[in-house]
Amino acid sequence: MTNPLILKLEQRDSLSDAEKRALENAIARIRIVEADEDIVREGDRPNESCLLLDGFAARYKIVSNGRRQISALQIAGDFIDLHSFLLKTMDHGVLALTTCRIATVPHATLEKITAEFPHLTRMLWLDTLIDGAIHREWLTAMGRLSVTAHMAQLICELFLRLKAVGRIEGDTIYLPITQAELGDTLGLSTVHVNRVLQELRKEGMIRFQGDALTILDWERLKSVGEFNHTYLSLQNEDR
Amino acid sequence: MTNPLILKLEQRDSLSDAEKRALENAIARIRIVEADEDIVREGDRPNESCLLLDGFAARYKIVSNGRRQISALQIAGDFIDLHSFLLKTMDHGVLALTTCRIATVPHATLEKITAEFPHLTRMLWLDTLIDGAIHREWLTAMGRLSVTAHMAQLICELFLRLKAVGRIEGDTIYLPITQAELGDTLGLSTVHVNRVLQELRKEGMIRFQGDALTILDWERLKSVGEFNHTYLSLQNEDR
DNA sequence: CTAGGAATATAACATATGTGAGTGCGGCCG
DNA sequence: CGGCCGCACTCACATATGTTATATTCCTAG
Repeated sequence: MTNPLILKLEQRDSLSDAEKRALENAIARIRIVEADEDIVREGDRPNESCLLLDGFAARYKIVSNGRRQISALQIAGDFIDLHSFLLKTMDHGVLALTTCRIATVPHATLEKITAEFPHLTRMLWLDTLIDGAIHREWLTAMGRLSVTAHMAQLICELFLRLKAVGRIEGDTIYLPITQAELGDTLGLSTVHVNRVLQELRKEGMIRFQGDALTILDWERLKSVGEFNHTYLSLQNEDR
Repeated sequence: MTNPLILKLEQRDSLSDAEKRALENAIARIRIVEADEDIVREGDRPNESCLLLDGFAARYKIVSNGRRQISALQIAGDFIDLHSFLLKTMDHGVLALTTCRIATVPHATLEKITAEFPHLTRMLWLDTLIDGAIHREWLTAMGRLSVTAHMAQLICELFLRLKAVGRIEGDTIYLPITQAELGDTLGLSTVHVNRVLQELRKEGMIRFQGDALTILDWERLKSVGEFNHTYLSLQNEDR
């Protein structure tokens, strides 16, 4: 199966064969990380970056009273800690939410790519810029949207991102995330997460049983969540 | 006076003379934008990026009920919308909080830099990665810290960032931002911003009169805000 | 097939934060 | 110089959200 990163990048701009080969060849090894284990820890200074091939992971920080905030949800095709290539020290940890299959890319290889493949470099840079755009969207939702809207928006986002890497089945996505984890993502208590999910269900927007989340009313969900997909940069353009 | 971007980047890694010249030559023109005017608007597709030479600006989004969220505060040396080089469409607006002096860099020039100056490219990429790291820190503070801690952290961050571009006077920074704008930054009402500032003042951590914010007790402020400067990447390293 | 643990669901109550209204101060414009 | 306007500040009150506790359902290990 094709590398989900390539799948994802090619929706933003086309890649030459040489660029695709360079990406494939950049992979040094494949790691498996079990659910609930750390993929990278805050404070680490990795010399390789992790590309998530399969599974779900979360970037997170722990604050002093032990509470946790998830700042990103990572899916197949996400370059989980590409930023450690230049930031050097991890400012957060990354946790496997499910069993994760990971390709590692040495920073030395990434450096070579920046020297030899300017366009591919821009595409990798773009990938991290989209991370930033998602962060801004989350900040806005967290600060100024109702909790219901925030949840709706998150669901819309995950649906489109999973779709972009071919991980949907009709209107259903497989979302192996607990309500406690959703709470850490939205900055809420689990009790409140539960209340909000009930509401979206009662209103007929979603079905969410076990790990299967089905979108029942996309238009409504989009409108409740004030969702505008621009920030995901899913347009094909010369970059 | 030297370009504050160069000043800032050189704290992270040294730049060659050729790289500095390339950056200086990249500037196409200087613009002045008055306070309360937009520098770029959401939805714009700029063909140049804006480097803030002087003044304060804010990235923001407006949501449906008219409320506003500020997702970044920009100071001298910040490449306000460098991301538009690759994202193409602005997912947010940028507002001048004070009169701003701005250098514009055409995207075509940036593209040339990525082709000819791999290391400089990495440094510009790094600058956007730090933006992302700041976003993650804000998300964590917003989701899981007390409002007081969040405010304290923001003040610590601004102090260090302003220091990095030589914009402090002893323990004082010039911070021309209203309580309403602080509210839009922290996701709070102005009333609550006021309450929190009172508290930090009463506890003797800061003085904030007019636009002058003085740090009276850095250690305490740092500890209350759970501030760890790692995410600002102020270390000099090979990148 | 059962027992135990994890995750969801629900309730009663506490509290942080928002809302709306109003005061007072200072700076700027006419 | 005087009046106005924006901003800081305060209060009383409403409400969204957290907390603690318990019941219920669902998985999975054995």
